[in-house]
Amino acid sequence: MYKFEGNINNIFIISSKSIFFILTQTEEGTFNTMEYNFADIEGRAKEKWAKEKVYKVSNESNKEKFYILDMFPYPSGAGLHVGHPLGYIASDIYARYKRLKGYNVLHPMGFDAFGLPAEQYALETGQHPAVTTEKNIKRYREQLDHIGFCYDWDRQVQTSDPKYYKWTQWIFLQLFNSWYDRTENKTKPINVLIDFFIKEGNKNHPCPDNDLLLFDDTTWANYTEKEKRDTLMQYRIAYQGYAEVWWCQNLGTVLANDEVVNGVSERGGFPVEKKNMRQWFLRITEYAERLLNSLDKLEWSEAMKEMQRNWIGKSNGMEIKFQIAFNNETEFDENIQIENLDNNNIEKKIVTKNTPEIKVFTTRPDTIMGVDFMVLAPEHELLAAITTNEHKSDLNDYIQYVKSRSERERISDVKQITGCFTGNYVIHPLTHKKIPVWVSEYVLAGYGTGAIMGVPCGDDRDHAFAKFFKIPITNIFGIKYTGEKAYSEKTGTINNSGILDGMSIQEAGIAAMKALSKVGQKKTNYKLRDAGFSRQRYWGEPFPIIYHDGIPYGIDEIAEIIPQNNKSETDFSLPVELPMVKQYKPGPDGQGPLANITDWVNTDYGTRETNTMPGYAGSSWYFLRYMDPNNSHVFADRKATDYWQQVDLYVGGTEHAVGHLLYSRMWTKALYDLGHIGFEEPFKKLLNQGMIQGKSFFTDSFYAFEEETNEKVLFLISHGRAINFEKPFVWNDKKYKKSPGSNEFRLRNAHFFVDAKGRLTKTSFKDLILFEGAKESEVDYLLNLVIWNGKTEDDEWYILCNSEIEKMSKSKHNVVTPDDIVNDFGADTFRMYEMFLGPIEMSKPWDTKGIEGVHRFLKKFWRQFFDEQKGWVINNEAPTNEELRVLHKTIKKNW
RNA sequence: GCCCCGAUGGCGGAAUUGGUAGACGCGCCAGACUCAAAAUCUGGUAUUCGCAAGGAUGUGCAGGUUCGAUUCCUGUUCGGGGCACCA
Repeated sequence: MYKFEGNINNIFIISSKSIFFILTQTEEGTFNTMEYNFADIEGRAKEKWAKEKVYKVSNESNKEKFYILDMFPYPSGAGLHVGHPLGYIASDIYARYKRLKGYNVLHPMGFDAFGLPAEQYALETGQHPAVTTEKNIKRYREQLDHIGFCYDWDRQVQTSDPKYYKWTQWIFLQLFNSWYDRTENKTKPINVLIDFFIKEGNKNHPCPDNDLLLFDDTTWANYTEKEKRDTLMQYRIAYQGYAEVWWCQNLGTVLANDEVVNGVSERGGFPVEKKNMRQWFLRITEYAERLLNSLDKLEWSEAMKEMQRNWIGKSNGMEIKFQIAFNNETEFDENIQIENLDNNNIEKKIVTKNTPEIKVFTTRPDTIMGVDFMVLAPEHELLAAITTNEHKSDLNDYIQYVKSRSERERISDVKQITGCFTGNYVIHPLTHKKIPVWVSEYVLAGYGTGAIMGVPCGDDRDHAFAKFFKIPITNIFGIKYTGEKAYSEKTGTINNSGILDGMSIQEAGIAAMKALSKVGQKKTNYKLRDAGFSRQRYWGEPFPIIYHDGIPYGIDEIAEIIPQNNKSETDFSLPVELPMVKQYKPGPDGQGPLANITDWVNTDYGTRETNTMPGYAGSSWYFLRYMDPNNSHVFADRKATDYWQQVDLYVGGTEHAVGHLLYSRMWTKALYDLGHIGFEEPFKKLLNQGMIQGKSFFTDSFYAFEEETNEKVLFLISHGRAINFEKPFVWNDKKYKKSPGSNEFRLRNAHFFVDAKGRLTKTSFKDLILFEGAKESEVDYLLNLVIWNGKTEDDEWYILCNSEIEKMSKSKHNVVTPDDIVNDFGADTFRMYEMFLGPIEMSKPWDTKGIEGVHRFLKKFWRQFFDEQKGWVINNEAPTNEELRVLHKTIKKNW
């Protein structure tokens, strides 16, 4: 028994790369062993932290603030694996470092608790998502506590908690009640816009949804309530529009992209198709320029900024109108109704002779004389109207085909060229030649105008299209274009182009814009699309929206328009709580499960919106809630947000590069514009940790038939050796004949059992199949189906495995959890090993075997202070000059 | 397909500004201690030729810039992440 009288509180090991914190933060105490007893040390520390709330953070402090945040996890049923804590450990070390440097450090943790997997699990097992989510969070919390983080758990947020999503809904209403003033580049309350409409109509504030919409003050005054609200809807930041979703008839539900695999539903393998549905959107496109420009101010990696830039996808070009060339008058039906991919929901538009033109967007007006055809997106609104009768049935077949294709497939299958001729033509604005109009899946409705001018000699995709459909190609690049491959570089001169002849590409661009000024205009286009904000699901935030006379109102407005004398029994205040249900089956017509709960849907003053919000709703603003997590009057007190400001360091994976990070940035800007917070970028500095990958093991396997019984048996064999069994063979006194071919066989969880040389011995194989749930009685039978490769030094049979590095995930059965590591080696060893694996930003495979070295290091380190013979060897004497010299040399060397 | 990132011994990686490639750790080999084992300590360990001294080769591949390239440039291959409803 040794008495510890030292007063060391924090021991740091400082190296040039990382700072490791040793949990040894302890008061006077005794250690009952001279060995490095991590369980004892860490146990005491954690007890003390919890008891004394050591890491409680106050918003009242004279210290300088520092906000360090991890991307909060989705609490999945699989629990944390060793990959998750990598970033958490790094940020934890930095948080402790900053705290010791004298900062008031906000370092919270919470849970992104709404999501599809919980609902999916509920569908399969009948367990309510709230129950499983609670269970998972408890487990995550235990796991996190094991690792010894310095979070202030009193600030934990959970997106599925009504106290939290009350404010998610409140922010949604702010966005619903706002519009974007382009003249000032600012989000403003919708009332400001209404005032403009009353005074002058919309002449100074063109409609973002429809640039043709124009009305004056009198027209506005004469609009019905519905017309007014419909018009305002086209301006709101949170608005309703139409979008396509994957629809699965057999399951009667809408599927996420994730749930559609190889063109069929993941569950059940049923056919799926695109369906157009009324949806909520966030008008993020209005913020495109600001989102792009303020990237420059952020301390993010260039790669990450580049990804956001590409996602926003700004391109300068020109929008050009092409007249439709009707073959004869009868082919243009004055009253034809537009039929699109889905005609149920689309507002019917009438095409008349007053709108007989098609707009295209191009970044290369210099190539205008090389236009040989035009391609429309299959969703293009004029498509049905311009297609000649002769081509109608081909077109319908083609559109049917496109419905089954994902957007990804449509743009990435460059080898497979598909399309359909409409039979119609447009007139080239300069040459007045007839240009054939085609339709093809590679043109997307959501980008530009949903139509392109095909310039085969200058664009690879157009070139392939022209070659495939044998459309004659005009060469405007002279010898630069060989006839084999499009010339897409931006150097050289333009030929064969009339007035543009002999000009450089740049000069021709300017000249062409001038020549086309009557039929076109300069235009900046963004690839960024408005963000779909509806999900036909149960486990998400309900919308605080009520339909009254078919018009959507925010529940804050409903409360106002209810006549005073008409006392409503419905509670029209926030939050709109997610009702408890027993069933998670989809509602009718692709609606979410909420549509089935008629009691909830029908209120005294209209029906509720039955969609729920998407996963990113809660995560778009959670960093604000940590600042003032228990406030029931406001999402976070202005004093708190003014004190903590931006997140100084945000740590998380690159997989969120565009989704979450972009949406958060937009919400922050909107809240800033509306005066709710004092800063307009959420995350000042961003650190992307790499992924820790898992190692999966495989053997070969093949089927063979026993000669007498014709019984089909699966054999496992060392990797690459199946080929040796092409001839009939004898195994355990029975004759077998191998069926042709062999397959890779995934050995689930074999990473726990395979030796360093990739061998799985008979003993460890037995352990593996028992671990995987085999019964003792089956073991011998199963072991008999393994064709051993040879014997180890210890005279044991083994089979040779092949390994692959892949994502660590439950579905791949290669997960290593931190719990086992922490139990065996302690949190300090685990933390240090994770930091020791390599650069934080890089992906690297997990290998439990390497952990021994780090553990030995900590043991050695412990012995520096605790001698076997003398016991505790530190004291409070002043260091000698020699000792100081060594200390400072070491610091200098390592820092 | 497009965008971003990466590739160095048996393994994770180091070399941060273009200047001795392989720090540190794992694994492996040998030795010390021990009746023995564990733990601990010491030494060796890129490949290849050589008894040795020593030589040659070597940072995915092919080129280029440079007195000099793991580092900069071009092309290419492979792996990872994202591509708008997984989170």
